[in-house]
Amino acid sequence: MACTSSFNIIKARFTAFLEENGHRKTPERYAILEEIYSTNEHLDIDSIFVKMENNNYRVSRATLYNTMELLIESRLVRMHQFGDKVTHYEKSFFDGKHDHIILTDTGEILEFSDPRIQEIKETIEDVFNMKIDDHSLYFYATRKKKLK
Amino acid sequence: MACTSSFNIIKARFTAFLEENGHRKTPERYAILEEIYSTNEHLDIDSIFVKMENNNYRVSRATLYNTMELLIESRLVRMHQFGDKVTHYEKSFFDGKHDHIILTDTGEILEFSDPRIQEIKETIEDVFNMKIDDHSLYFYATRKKKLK
DNA sequence: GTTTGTGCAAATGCTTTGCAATTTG
DNA sequence: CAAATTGCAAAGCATTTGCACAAAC
Repeated sequence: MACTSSFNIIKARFTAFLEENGHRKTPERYAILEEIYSTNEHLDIDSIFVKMENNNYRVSRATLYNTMELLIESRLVRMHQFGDKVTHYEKSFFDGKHDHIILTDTGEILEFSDPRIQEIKETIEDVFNMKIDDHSLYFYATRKKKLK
Repeated sequence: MACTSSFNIIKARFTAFLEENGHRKTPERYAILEEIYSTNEHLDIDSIFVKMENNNYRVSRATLYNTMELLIESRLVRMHQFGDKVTHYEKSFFDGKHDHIILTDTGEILEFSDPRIQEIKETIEDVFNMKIDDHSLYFYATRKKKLK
């Protein structure tokens, strides 16, 4: 990994989560966590499977799915449905909270962050008297053509 | 239908869309459109299938999926992935644009509308030089307990 | 009459599940 | 050593596809 020391913080968080919830600390779980944190991409299960295989780490798809559940519960990973049928996963620390723009013609995915979302969230919490744990915002867009 | 005259506007829009794009005006397509506009719920393919069957209208699931594509393209219907695996559809006229709050403990879905989303959208369009055609925003929340 | 759409049934592909073997605590 | 986890293969299930028949234009 590029930045080993900061990954240790993540590992420690995961360990804490596993212990608090009575889950076992298996090597597979840490290997999967590490794989997801080694990239900024939005990976699907199959990409993770292949990447790990290329690193000579065999893990079953079943374990991948199971571990994803834990990673999401522990908030170390976020889950996305960009429109194709597969589920994508991305690390959710060191990246700040961000949302996504999906370019509908090319399939490209851009990221952005806007503080007004937080404001909307607070308004909703007040008006509806609820606690918002998470949100997802996607914009579907196309690039404007440059004028000649 | 409760409000026949306003549904005629929708039907006319759909007709225009079909004609402009060289698609045929089949009774199945109008029947499906009508079914979706007869409720405020977020329906999945199977619910639509069953509801139509109860109305003694037989239509195949294949046709439902095909027609959904047209309805979404014509912007008469919007599509949602609330987190369970099925796709949900809802009419997109007479309801105004709105977004959704998903209560993660009960599965309930609430609707809201906030003008700041429009503002964020305009900022993004400027900053990234793109045209945003659509968005989807979901908040994942739980109700606050009442204090005794 | 051509071409497009429909319905059926089979195929697809992501995800889940059951279970024996293994590993963790 | 008891209980949780893994891996494998089979099962599930929403959606898609291929093709013969029917309907629109």
